[in-house]
Amino acid sequence: MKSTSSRSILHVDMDAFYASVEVLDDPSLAGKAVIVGGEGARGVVASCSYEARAFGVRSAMSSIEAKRRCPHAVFVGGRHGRYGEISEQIHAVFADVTPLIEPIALDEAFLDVTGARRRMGSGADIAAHIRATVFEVTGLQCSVGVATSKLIAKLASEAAKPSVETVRGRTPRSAHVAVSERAPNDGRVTVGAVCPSPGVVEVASGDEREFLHAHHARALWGVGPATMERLARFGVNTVGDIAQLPRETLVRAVGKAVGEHLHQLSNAIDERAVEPDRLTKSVGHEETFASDVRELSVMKVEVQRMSDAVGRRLKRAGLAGRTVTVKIKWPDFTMTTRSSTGTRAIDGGSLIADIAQGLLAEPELADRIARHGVRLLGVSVANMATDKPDAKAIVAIAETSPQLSLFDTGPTAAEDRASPPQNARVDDLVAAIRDRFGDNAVAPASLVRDGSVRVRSDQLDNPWDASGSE
DNA sequence: TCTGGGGTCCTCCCACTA
DNA sequence: TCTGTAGTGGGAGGACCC
Repeated sequence: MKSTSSRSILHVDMDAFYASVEVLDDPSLAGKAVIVGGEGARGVVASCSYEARAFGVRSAMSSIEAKRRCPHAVFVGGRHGRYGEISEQIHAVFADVTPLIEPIALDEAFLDVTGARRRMGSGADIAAHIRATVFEVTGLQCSVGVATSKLIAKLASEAAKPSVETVRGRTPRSAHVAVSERAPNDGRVTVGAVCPSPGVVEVASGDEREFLHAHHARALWGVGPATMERLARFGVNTVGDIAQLPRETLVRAVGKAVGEHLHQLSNAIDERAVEPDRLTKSVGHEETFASDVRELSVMKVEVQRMSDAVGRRLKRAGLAGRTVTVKIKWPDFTMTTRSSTGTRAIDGGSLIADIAQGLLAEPELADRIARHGVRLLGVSVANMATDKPDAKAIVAIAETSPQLSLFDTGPTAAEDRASPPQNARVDDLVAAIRDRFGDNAVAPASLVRDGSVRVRSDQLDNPWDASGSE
């Protein structure tokens, strides 16, 4: 390393995480093209093994296209609960190194290991240690980027990813090799970086701009298809091209916030700290129907079910929010949202459903639903607040009211928010029952069919959705 | 490539208020 | 009392990320 005074930020990213977990749990899948995702007409690829990638399969690709490219691929539904378990094991490995961990996703995190260097060696040493330990504990491979900032560490971990050709036989412990000595890879940028051990790429202090500027502009955080199209009008192709543009030109091209952001990042200025305690800003649930839904009555039942799921997650997380939003994706893929913000934070499924169903019943929206049908429906709660009523006190009240009808529609949403909420008492009573007897022990009557709680209206068309952690 | 699900953040517009 | 303006919060939509 050229400098030991600057920060050591690691970006750890599991390799083909979901697919690798499936292979881990079912060794008969080893060496096969494995695709995790919904196999139905409207499914997409959530993750795929490197064997599938060799056929051009990529995450977010429609399942139909993935099947066309790789007809022999094995499709498996996702198991979010299982991925969460493994994720916890991985984070435990991180926690042995540093408390400064910023989880980005189940399979990805930033670590600030500046303080651990005296105890454990250089950033690259720590990266190799983490890789080896994660492999020992979980049997899964990961790639690690080491740099002085989050942006560069993230790009470095991408450069550390195995190529389709080299994935077989990789072990976490091998001799030191320079990146420039590696076989030509799949277009990943390695200029200015070194590869101190397999699966680890390090960009030393002082080499950031050289490494960064060689990347395609899309590599920058915040440059998606729309922003790239605007930048391309100015002849931008690489990050280096963005760095050449005057700040004012960038702001004019893509707006103030994004322009300032890109100006900083393209010049390798990224002082963002690793944030271990990021607060949840919203909790939501959305689903694509197997076929477009036109009946408002069906939509209302779906809203009830999704609200129930959101409420359960809010309660588990100890969260409550003031804004309820309903999201609709139409058959032409355009999106409409309707939201309502109250003065009281809520966390109960029936309260959320009450408000969401009200939004859905808005005449103009209801009419459009009947005429065009709905492809996707979502319910979310945001504007998190801390003024939620004391759940224990509410349950205590409920326990003294044995005659309370569990799913009495009660007052309207507006009344609910203006007066002590009966629905909130119901929701907390339901939560207490579920805590004791399981999630399916109690549910609104509208969600019960043939004596059991229904999962979704189209009944498991998409295993990826249905097998989630809910 | 005809596009899931769970999020975050930004921008624009509008209404309200001081 | 009326009008213009700036600040603020909510609603809606869009872009982006994994």
